[in-house]
Amino acid sequence: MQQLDRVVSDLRDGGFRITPQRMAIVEYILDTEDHPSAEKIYSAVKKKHPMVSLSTVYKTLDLLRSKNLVNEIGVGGEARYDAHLDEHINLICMGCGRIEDVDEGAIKEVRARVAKKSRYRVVRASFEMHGYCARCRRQLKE
Amino acid sequence: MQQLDRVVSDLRDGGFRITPQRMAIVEYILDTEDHPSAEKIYSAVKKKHPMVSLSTVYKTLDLLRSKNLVNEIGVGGEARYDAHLDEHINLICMGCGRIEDVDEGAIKEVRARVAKKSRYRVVRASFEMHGYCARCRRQLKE
DNA sequence: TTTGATGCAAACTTTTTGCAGGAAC
DNA sequence: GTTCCTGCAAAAAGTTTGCATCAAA
Repeated sequence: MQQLDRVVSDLRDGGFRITPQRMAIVEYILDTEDHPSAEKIYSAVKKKHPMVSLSTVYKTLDLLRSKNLVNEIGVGGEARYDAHLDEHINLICMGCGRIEDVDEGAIKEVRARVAKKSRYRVVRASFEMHGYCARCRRQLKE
Repeated sequence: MQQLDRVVSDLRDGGFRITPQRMAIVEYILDTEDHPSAEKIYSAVKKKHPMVSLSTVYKTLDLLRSKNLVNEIGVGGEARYDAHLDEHINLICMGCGRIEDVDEGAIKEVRARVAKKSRYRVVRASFEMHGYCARCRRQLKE
């Protein structure tokens, strides 16, 4: 997988070591569409690689975030992680908790326009919409 | 102030009581542009009204949020509150921590288009951009 | 061999909760 | 008078940190 190679070379270039723990964590994040929390990453990774601690998961996530290799979004007081690096909208279902990515060309323009207007140097943009997905709407009988 | 009247009547209509604590908290949030945290609201309100506890601040914020009378945005692991209810973009400065509101007509369309495409019932949309404001950019000497 | 990474436990921060007393209606 | 609200303290949830040990380079 090329995204994995990218991560490995970015880490190596920065003088960071490639360890089995880091590889296990990165592989898991790249493999899921699930926007997992730190705790979820920890328990998923532990199944295959029992030699990983929650502390290392947090430290690895900090590292990946600082290298812009993952995105972090905050949902209900906890951080969720995402290896989808193109700018997109996160649709968060308030019923089932699922997070879905939606590509929307317009946000690039919004970002550029707001950056210009505000004279900010924008480092990252995060667009989130909270609501109820089609399935949960049906269950709510409306 | 009419926004205060709106809050009072919305609470009353919902069967919630108007207490001095709630009024003090609401007045403070309506009066500041500062996107304060719960802790900040607590210490600001306490100066004038010592009879307010942090617990009550949290409970009041939950109530206001559930009634859609304030917005909550998560910044660096803590929740910040905002009485600016029109849909807007929150510009968060990574240098000085200040949060600035920017109105952007295009996000209404983005919201509508994404809702349609995804078949979500969208309850709230939150658009955040992190970066460095003009002043902090200057101090970073670039 | 050197330096950085890991894992454990403890600490920290923010938020939530249970409950007895008190105030709004 | 009833019901909801408040404030305290304790607990929970998520994250960070210090340090001795260990492994990648």
